[in-house]
Amino acid sequence: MVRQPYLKKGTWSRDEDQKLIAYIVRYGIWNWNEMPKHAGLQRSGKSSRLRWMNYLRPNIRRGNFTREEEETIIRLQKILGNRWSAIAARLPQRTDNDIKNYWNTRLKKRVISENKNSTAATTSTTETNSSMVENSSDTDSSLMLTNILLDSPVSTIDDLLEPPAYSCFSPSGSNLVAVDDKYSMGTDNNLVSCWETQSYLEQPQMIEGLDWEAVLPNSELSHSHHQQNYVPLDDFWFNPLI
DNA sequence: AATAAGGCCAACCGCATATGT
DNA sequence: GACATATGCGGTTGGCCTTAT
Repeated sequence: MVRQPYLKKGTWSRDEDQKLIAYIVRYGIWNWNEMPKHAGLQRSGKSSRLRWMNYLRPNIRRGNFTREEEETIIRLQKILGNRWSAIAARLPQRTDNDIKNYWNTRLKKRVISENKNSTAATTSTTETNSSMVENSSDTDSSLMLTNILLDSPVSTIDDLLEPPAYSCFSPSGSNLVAVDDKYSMGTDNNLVSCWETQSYLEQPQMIEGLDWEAVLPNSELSHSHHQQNYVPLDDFWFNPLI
């Protein structure tokens, strides 16, 4: 019987983050199950992937959802339900986990209370709208509703699930690269796609001399609680020369 | 000052789906 | 087509922090 190597769980340390970033920057993403071993991590591929996707990958915005983002989440949740990845695809800098957490801890309560408050007041308006929807097929009506809510035409429900052309900044911070990727490709591939358009081999040098103390999420800077505006890697990805 | 309660969020778990053989 | 493996997704949990008492 093959003994499973010890796999660490729980919060990621700064050192682990550093190892994972350094490895991905150098070798890219190729196999989540194998990568952690080669990166010197005692973590499962699943845990590593999650850490990367939700926290370490470039171009992630954290905390402080704007009013517009809140409205978008509320609208899309109404239309799509708890399809967080589909919702996140419409908010490219947000992770599905972040959106899910934000919804569960704040927006859901707000929506429920607003619905309670507005139920009595909007009965007549709602009746008008619902009769409009009822007169068409289910698909048509939901699309109509979608168009109204999103202020942009959606011809099919697939259009809604299809994210806008994915765009990202190259690690060098010099070029904005638009990548027209299929949602099913996943963000892992998007990342590689973005980097491939750059001089990918330059990446290893880029991280040398990087001030990890300032960059990594577990640094003292980011540890001061509720420093939600601080985006751990933005400085690095957007302007590595800072 | 102590501690209980609640909020928040990172991370885990289990299941579904995609991909490779 | 069947099976194995990898990846993606959403629900849930555990622990830290803040606030109230």
